[in-house]
Amino acid sequence: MNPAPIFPENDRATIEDVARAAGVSTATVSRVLNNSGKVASQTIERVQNAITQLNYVAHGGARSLAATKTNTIGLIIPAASTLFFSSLLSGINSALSAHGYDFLIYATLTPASTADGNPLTLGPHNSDGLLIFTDSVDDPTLRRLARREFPMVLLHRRSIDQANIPTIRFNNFDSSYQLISHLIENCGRKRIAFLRGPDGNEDSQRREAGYRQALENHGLRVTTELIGDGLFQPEPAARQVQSWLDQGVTFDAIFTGDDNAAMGVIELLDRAGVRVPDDVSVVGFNDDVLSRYLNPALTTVVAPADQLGEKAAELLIQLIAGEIVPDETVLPTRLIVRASCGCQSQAAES
Amino acid sequence: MNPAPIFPENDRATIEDVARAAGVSTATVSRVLNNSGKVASQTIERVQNAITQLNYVAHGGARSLAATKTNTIGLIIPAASTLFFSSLLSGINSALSAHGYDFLIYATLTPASTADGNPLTLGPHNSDGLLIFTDSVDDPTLRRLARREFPMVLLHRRSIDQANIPTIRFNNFDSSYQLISHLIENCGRKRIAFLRGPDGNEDSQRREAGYRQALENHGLRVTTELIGDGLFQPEPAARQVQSWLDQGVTFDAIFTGDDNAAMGVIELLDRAGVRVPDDVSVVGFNDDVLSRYLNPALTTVVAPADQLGEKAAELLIQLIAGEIVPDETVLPTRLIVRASCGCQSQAAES
DNA sequence: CTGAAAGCGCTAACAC
DNA sequence: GTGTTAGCGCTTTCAG
Repeated sequence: MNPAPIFPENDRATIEDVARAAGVSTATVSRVLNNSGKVASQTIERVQNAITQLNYVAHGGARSLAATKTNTIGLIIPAASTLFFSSLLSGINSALSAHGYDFLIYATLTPASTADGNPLTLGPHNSDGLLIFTDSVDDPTLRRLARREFPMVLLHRRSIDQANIPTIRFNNFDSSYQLISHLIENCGRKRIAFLRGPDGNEDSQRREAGYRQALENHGLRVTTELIGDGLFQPEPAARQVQSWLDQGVTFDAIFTGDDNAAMGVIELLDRAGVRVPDDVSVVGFNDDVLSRYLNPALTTVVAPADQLGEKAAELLIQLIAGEIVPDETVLPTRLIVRASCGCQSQAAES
Repeated sequence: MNPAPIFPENDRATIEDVARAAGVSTATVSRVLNNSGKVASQTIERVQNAITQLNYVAHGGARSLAATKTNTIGLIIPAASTLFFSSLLSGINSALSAHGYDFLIYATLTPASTADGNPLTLGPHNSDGLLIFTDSVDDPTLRRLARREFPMVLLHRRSIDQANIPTIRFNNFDSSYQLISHLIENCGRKRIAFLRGPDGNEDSQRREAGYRQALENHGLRVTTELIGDGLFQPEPAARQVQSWLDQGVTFDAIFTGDDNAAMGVIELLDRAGVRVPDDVSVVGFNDDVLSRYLNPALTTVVAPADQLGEKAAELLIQLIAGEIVPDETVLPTRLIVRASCGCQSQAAES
């Protein structure tokens, strides 16, 4: 019988192969792998050489089994999320790798947990913590997880009652307030319409609140006639505006809810022969990459998704480490004035 | 000593908890979990009840350890990927769940394997197969993996020599050829410029080839003067065009390489007082969601990323199942004529 | 500073 | 049909 070969045939070298090649025990290899416990620097080198030679990569599953932690965080987002999504991801990723936590993202795009009971695959046991986007996880599941003190951060939504799950979002109210005030004070607008986002969307609710407050504080009446549904999407937003046009509803500005909707609205108005911004101002929210290239360039609110992702991941990492984090994190935004609002005070492009 | 409680304190019920609660062995639980082997329908029900009651979710790590397969596929994409990315993801995801393969995507956004040796974490052992985007994995790693016959599909790049790794991409050449022919035949353009994508980008190379061929076949000269770098991004593309303008280079059309670049170019021309499409036609590639909302609406090539993702995932799944798949899959594209090319034959909006 | 050995939670023969 | 049991590859006491 031959001794086990030093170089295994296939690529799947195990910790034992490494141990054998380095002439040490698996425990020692594990120590250098995880940088735990004291190991002679000589030994470290021997082990490391073996690792590179064998092209060894630890089996993540075995590792999480033994260590009862996965070094993986879960990201749960609704399937429909759009552009927004990609910068969110890269933000999360940069935080994760910056903290050496792990550079892998375990993401599912399908409904994570449905009311009819199929439980969350991610979650205790398969991830160390969860980043949860808007309403992609139902309340009972959230509550159960919270009771177990499973680390979670909620993006763009408030916590459920009684469970203080940390929350992160942009400051929607203030920036909407500013946006509308700008329209009134600097662009001289008086009949400003608002397009809501999807039903139940909290960002949309806060933006609407800011919109209402700004109107009131400037002595303008809020008319339900001028509040419609845009769903944060080009087509539905355009349809709403079209129907206003058809019904003879008049307005001199539209806060479209977000930039996506703004695109549809601008295009529609153009087709309908309504001049933007001469006849109607159009403003959005988000400052998507493309918004500055629209014609006219869009006045909007800068809400950097990558920063939000990064911060959210950082919070989660702290949580996992057992640290205390604030219940609510609200990220600042800022107004960016371009051509679509039609005022003179157009700021320099950032 | 008490017997172990039927309902464990924490959420992390194990297969043993379930077995105990259902009054069966772990093997049986495993059977119903994986739907393998014969189990009495009565027993199945008992087990399933226990599972829901305990809120049991299998430990993925333990599972992949025991089964020596992970039920996970890896997606490796360059960190910089943009919008494109999000529909790609959803395409992949829909294929994965449709095949019941698994609805999880294991993705890393950071350089997966650097030349200086740190090996691919994904790969044998931590995933069952890999979807690799453009040049996000270096050749030696690719070669090593290929030697082990590890299932992989390459997106938007050709295989390395000697290893026939299946490849998938859009038909860049034909659609570029069509696009340019359209510009010449229907829009009467003669001096057509081309903006290249990032260095080494194969899609860009094929688009350029189609561009050149179309010019030649129509008896037009290819001038290097009219070929520049747009990098598939708005700013660099705009800069290139600006510099042509500065140097007095004349042109009556620009194929911007992709839609992103087109946005920057249209905006720049507008600012420079050049009318699109009256003075200069602008055409892109991809048909991003926003392209129809540009002003003027963009004439471009429809290249649906979600379809590509879906098909790629399907190929990978077949590969994992040991089936044979074609070395090269080329997805069809089609021209969509909107306003930015300036011809009369503007088709109805799709 | 290093090794032996006991699991982590699950699957897959193998018995019965 | 169902239970027993031997690992899968790793981490982690516990000795030494």
